[in-house]
Amino acid sequence: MLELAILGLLKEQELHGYELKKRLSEMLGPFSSVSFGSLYPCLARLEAAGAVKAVEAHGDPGPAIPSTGALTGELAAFRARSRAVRGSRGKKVYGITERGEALFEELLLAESQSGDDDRAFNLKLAFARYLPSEARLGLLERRRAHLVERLAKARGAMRARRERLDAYSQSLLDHGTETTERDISWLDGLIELEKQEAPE
Amino acid sequence: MLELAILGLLKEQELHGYELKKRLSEMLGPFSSVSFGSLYPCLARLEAAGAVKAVEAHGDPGPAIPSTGALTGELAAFRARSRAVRGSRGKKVYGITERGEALFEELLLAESQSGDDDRAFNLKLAFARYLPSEARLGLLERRRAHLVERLAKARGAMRARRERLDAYSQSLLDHGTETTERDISWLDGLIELEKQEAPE
DNA sequence: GTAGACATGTAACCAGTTACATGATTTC
DNA sequence: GAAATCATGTAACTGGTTACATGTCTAC
Repeated sequence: MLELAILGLLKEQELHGYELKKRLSEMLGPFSSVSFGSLYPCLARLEAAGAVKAVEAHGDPGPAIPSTGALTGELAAFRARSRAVRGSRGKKVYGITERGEALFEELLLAESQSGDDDRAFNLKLAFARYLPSEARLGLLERRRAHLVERLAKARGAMRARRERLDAYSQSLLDHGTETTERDISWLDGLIELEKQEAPE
Repeated sequence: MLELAILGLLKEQELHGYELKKRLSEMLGPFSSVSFGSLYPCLARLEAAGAVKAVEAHGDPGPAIPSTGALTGELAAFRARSRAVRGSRGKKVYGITERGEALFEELLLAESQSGDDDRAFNLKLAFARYLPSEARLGLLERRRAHLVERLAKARGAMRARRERLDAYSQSLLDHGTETTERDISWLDGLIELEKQEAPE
């Protein structure tokens, strides 16, 4: 989930963690934001997996490292290495790797098994431009089918126990149903557009 | 979250775990269902906290325990105790306690700090009939304020970077905005009803 | 020189998940 | 007596959260 979002953003542009968080909050938007406590570990995991790597901050190369010779051997080498990929403010700018691109594609295509289907779909749609048209269509249609099923279940529940529900639950159910219906026709619009653009 | 749902259902009627899950799935509805892996531990926690307790299955008392005398002392006592609250199929029927009622109220009134605000609101509204009218109004208005804020942020994001967004992200943002607007006017309806019923 | 934004990270925790193990009861 | 459904539970994991610790750079 978070991984997909990070990779997607890094695909467009190299960024450091702090900036990444700002973009994420803007993008996942008014909905849930991400905390540093999950962002940094996630970046670390991605780096360990070779999906992203720290790069020289290009617009902001930072101060040159004076070779004083005071630090010797391994230690000096370590510090230099660590410093090399840090920008002006100790920033660590990440870029996506080949493996990262592959992972991104995999995540984008994957059926999101667990839980949070809605959020996952929104995120995927936000990166849908990276998909080939047919995969995009598949994404939209799977989502549509899912919502149709949800709607059917909601209607079923309503028929079965409408009279046993209090006014608040009823209103909730009605509003939810209506929202789902609108979601479906929104998707229909997108699907039609998609088909127009890539007919056969 | 789950605790609130469980307590709310047990407030209406004594139930065992399995049945509880069915009701939960029906209620949280087409949206996320709960798995046994979280339900049973949660029930155990609630029981440990004294918020619920296993009760004699009333409609279904199960077979009488013959006192054969074959099992003696502690062991027999333990088995009898354990058996006493199990229905026909090894069911363990739970009822809510005084402490449970108090906890329910507390959870219902609490501001849900972390994450999943939407789901929490839906759940609370489903139990809103247990709240006094003013608390209910508070719930609705806090929710409304939250959505208004979300809307403002979304509009801000849109103004700031509309032209940089691809068609899919734009459509997503537009649709989300529209949905939020509709949510707000739905809430307005509920708020008005609430005020009519309890004027001053 | 210090307040405040920028920047990275760790540790403890939380609420859920899936997969698995177990066993009772009903139905054919 | 086998299969399906009912019923309870544990273990390992997941993907996030908050709170905390640390340090850098800028602007006043």
